[in-house]
Amino acid sequence: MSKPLESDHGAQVGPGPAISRAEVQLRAQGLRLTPVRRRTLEILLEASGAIGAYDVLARLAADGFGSQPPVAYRALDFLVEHGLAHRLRRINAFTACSHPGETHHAAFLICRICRRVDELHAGHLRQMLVQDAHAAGFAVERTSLEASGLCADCQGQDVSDEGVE
Amino acid sequence: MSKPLESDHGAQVGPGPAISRAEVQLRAQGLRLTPVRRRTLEILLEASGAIGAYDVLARLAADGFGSQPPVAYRALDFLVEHGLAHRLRRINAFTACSHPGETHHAAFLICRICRRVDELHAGHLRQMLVQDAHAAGFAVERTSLEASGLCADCQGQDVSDEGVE
DNA sequence: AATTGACATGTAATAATATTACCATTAAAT
DNA sequence: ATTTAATGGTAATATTATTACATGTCAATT
Ligand SMILES: [Zn+2]
Ligand SMILES: [Zn+2]
Ligand SMILES: [Zn+2]
Ligand SMILES: [Zn+2]
Repeated sequence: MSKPLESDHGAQVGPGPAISRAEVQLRAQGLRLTPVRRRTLEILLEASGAIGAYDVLARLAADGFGSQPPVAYRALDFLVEHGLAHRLRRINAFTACSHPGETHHAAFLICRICRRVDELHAGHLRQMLVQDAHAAGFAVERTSLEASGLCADCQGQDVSDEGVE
Repeated sequence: MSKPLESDHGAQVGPGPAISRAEVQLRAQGLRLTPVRRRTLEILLEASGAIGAYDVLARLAADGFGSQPPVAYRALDFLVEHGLAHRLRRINAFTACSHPGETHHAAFLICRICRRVDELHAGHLRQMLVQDAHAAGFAVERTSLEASGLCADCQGQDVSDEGVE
């Protein structure tokens, strides 16, 4: 209902390059990076790691956007749908895409301590899976290729993985 | 109409071979296939496809076991932990392992229509991912390799995949 | 300018999935 | 028999996600 005021989240210097590029890319497809969507993308980009839909929602609400789950899920789904973000099923969270614009299939390395995500190009992995599936008579539509473990920074913290999946 | 000596979940004829093997395997590891766990495994084996924890729970409760979520989650976690079942993160569901006993890394082909699951051996896929991760300084602990799409039976039913992930 | 229609946003309510905490019971070990 | 660890039960709560419906925005057409 309310029109969000000038965002103070480092906005004085204008939108980051990632945001600008996203806008250009979307306009070229006849799509719009509306305020909620733009702010949602900013939130993902500002985050140090993957974040959950409800974390995104809380930030959106704090910025004057709607406070009900569909507000966040719609924006997140839009970004995922159009290649600007990814959904991580292992941890029910979202992260900004590292290679927006490029058509790509990715695999994700998710640190279980800091939740930072590294996005690998995984066209070859996916292709193998698609072919194995095809040999089994299965027509692949979507894939999830995700690993959890420890990022370089978090290794050597001797944190047990007992009970972690 | 009914075969009087055969019970509804096949109990009169003794446990299925999968159950017997599971029991042997667990005992060899000093673990127990308790009644809830056994019934949970049976439920997964009887299911035609992946099923959710709450579906499992409802069946357990109907058989006289506890009716609260931890009853199902504990049994499912135990089975997953010991290689008798798998958790499918794309659809928040569980399925009996097709290759119990064998140490293996699998990829899963999940039909979005009938929810049947095909389990592929994916040691090579996983190894590639682990190596790519290692090259990026990431130490993999767990992986999820899942695809959704259409199984052989469900192809040709011209069911749109719009809005499906 | 008014009408239309597609898209976008907002809310309330509810559904679906999962965990924590605590206690009782049972099986194993001493 | 006593102790201990593992298991199972329940209540309460947390977390994640969807449905349904009303309102608002905007650009194309009349
Ligand atoms: Zn990406
Ligand atoms: Zn880390
Ligand atoms: Zn398996
Ligand atoms: Zn199918």
